[in-house]
Amino acid sequence: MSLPNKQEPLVTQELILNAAREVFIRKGYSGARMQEIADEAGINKALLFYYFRSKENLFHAIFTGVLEQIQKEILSILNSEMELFDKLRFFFNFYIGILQKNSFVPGFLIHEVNQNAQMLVDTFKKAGFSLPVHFINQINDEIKRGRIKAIDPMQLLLNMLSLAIFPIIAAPLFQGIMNINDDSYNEIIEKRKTELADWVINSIKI
Amino acid sequence: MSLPNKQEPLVTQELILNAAREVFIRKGYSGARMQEIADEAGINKALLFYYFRSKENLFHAIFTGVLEQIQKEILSILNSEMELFDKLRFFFNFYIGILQKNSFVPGFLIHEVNQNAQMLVDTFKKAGFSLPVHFINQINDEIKRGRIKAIDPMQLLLNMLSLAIFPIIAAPLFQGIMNINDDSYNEIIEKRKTELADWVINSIKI
DNA sequence: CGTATATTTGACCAATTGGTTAAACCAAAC
DNA sequence: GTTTGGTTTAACCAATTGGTCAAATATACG
Repeated sequence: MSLPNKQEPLVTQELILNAAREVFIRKGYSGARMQEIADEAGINKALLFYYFRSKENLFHAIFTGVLEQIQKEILSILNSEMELFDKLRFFFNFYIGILQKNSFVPGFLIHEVNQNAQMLVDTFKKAGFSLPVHFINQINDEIKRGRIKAIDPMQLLLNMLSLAIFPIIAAPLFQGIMNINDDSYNEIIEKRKTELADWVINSIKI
Repeated sequence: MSLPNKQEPLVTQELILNAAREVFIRKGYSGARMQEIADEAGINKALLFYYFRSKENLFHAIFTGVLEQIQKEILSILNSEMELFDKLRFFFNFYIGILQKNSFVPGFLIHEVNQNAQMLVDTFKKAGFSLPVHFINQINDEIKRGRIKAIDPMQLLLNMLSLAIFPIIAAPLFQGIMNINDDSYNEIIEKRKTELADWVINSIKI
């Protein structure tokens, strides 16, 4: 049974999960190879199948974990108790920072959910998922008070996520098309951390 | 040699390209199966290898074609001779319409370029690629004339593409998270065709 | 018609890949 | 130290998959 683990087994499982996360996120489910995950973890391939019985199982563990993480990150900002404009400033500054360190995560989720939308639903059924209720209420509240224009909270949320996420996941494509080198593009993204908030605030404030 | 083709050979090649486009765009390179492409085209698998010598060749043809198409679509709008605000309105209305009919295309490009950025560069070297020079000049011009705020054209372009593309490619993910059905989400997107332009214009006009 | 050329196919191959197994290893319990 | 349990590995397996080929078929041409 689940007795207090000696350190090793846990470390191995952690090794596998870290390696699998790396490979799955970079290559996607169909592009990932169990051998590559094993190599990345520095273990024998058979160990993967000892800890997780199949590729699908291992993938599901990663997928669920990534989804939970991204959910927490976003909701903890959106549902926080900050004043709206401060919250917008904080959102872009902080969340783009997270994205810079996890630039492949949103593309991974989008790609995999496109392949199999049911997986998302199943994950939520098991893990539960909370909506950014507080944020939505906050928007509607500010509208009632006449502080911002009457924008649909869902549209605002879509705009915020679009402006923050897309330039990160489309970076190689956009850089390639516009012929922008990494340093220049990083500067562009850095500026967005503050400019986007001003931009959004400017477009909704009365 | 390339004598005037009887209809058949061209039709077959067209069948293959259409099927390959469909499958590659939906499944990605590593997820696509040559057998599935053959089935989709209603032909024998060996025919794929008769017309295109390898999976990579076939993929390259599709990738290049998709890239050229998307380039034309965007540049023809951005570099047109419309007045700026009209152009913005036209861009969102028209381009989101295109995206609705090709919702997997941007995700496909992003995913594949993330796998192999060199491919992009190579494609451009062969096919050539023009920047939206006219659009950039137009922005800088409007700024000089004091009609809009001093925004970096590249940032504006990023914002426009983000706002238009992201909600389409992330639709299944966003719908799943927010628990929005297809009809409701379509309504949301429809509204964006006009509201986004107002939103952007509102955020840059003086 | 009959021959040459291009197109299409079924059968097959070799490499890759997810997955299995039996044996080795190793730490703790007796 | 021997046994017992979980852990790790090398070797192997079966299915999938990209790719080949020789035969068959259709098509153009003299």
